[in-house]
Amino acid sequence: MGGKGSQTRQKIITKALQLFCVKGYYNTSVNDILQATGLTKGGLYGHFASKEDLWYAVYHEALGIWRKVVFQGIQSSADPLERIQTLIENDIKTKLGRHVFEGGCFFHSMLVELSGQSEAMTSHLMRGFHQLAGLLCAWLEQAEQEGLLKENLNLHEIANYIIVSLNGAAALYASSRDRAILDQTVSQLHFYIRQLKK
Amino acid sequence: MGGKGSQTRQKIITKALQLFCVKGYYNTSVNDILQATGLTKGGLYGHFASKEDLWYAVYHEALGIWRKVVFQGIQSSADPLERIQTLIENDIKTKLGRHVFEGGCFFHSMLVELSGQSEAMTSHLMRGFHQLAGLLCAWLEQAEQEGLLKENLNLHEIANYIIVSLNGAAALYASSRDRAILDQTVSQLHFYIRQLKK
DNA sequence: ATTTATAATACGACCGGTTGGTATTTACTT
DNA sequence: AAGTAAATACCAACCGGTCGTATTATAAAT
Repeated sequence: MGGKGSQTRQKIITKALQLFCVKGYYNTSVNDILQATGLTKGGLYGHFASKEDLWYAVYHEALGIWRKVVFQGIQSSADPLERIQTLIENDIKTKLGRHVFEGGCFFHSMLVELSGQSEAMTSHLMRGFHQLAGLLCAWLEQAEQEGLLKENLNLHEIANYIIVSLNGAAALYASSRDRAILDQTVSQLHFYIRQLKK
Repeated sequence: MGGKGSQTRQKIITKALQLFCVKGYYNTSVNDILQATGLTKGGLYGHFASKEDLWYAVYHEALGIWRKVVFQGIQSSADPLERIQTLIENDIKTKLGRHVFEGGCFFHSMLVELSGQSEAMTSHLMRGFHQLAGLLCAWLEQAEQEGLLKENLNLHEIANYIIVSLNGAAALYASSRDRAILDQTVSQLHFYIRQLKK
């Protein structure tokens, strides 16, 4: 634990995450990662069996970072709809900050790039989105039970749609670099959720 | 016109469009296109100066196909909000049909893959989205002038948000291959637009 | 404290294969 | 014979990945 080895391993993951966000998975060559870390081929392949193996480690890292940001201030609010609003804002912050995923949302970029390329990696990503949809759906059900929502809403559909919107925002922000896209999405998504209320 | 040369040129474009949709731009090698068309290197490079040059031709082709599908039955409706609803449905059809863009929405896939790779191609794509946003915005303004909308809505923001949602749907559909994602997006987007009304 | 044995870590040349692209030649059509 | 279209052969650069070796850190033995 904490030896020189695991330090460089962490450095590889961090730099690879940055590069994957900015350039994508396939367009980031192993040499790019070597240049960013100052390592050499042999050094890197001592830590990871393959480029794909490295990707799974990077995914795990990205998920940890994302969770840490996205669930900030969630516990404090008892209102489930308010929790959803906060989660949306936090997720958008995730995409925005240089601090988090510079260059674009890791999950969204990977989802698009890997779809149709790697069955395994794609389903790995989809599992994450599915979990998030489940969480949103549970919160919506709670809101329904508390009598906050209109009648006959398809909660599962709403949960999916929120995720769809967040992904769309990630796509257009990554290309335009216009943060207005993110702000507008938050604003309209809040409007949308307000309309779900009784 | 219509000579053997322009026939093969068209064949290249068609096959390349299919491949770019399914595999992406970078992950489609020139050899893949050669295999799909039955040509050889020399044959292909007689028609296009470079892979990137081919991409621009494919973009033009995709735009033509998209326009043809998306503006079906638009003229017939006088209500601008109804036009928007129809456009949304049509755009979703575009993503769905094997007939149109099998494997995912060309524009969205390219937008994500090329962002951060090619400045020129990315801005080429963004120009298209910007035009679409302008059209939606004009329709919304018309609706506002007709007194159909609530007060103090940010129309530009709404137009962008619709495009954001459509792109998000494209992303998740491409990976999940679950057409429910598309149906749900149409359904929720219709709900959303209904809420804009007075 | 110094030496020695043993791993952990990093290096860099090298591999076969593929990439986008080019120059030249052949075949077909008119 | 002219002109177009496609085929062939080839290029340098780069791809992900392997492997034997050098270096370094750790800990045990003296």
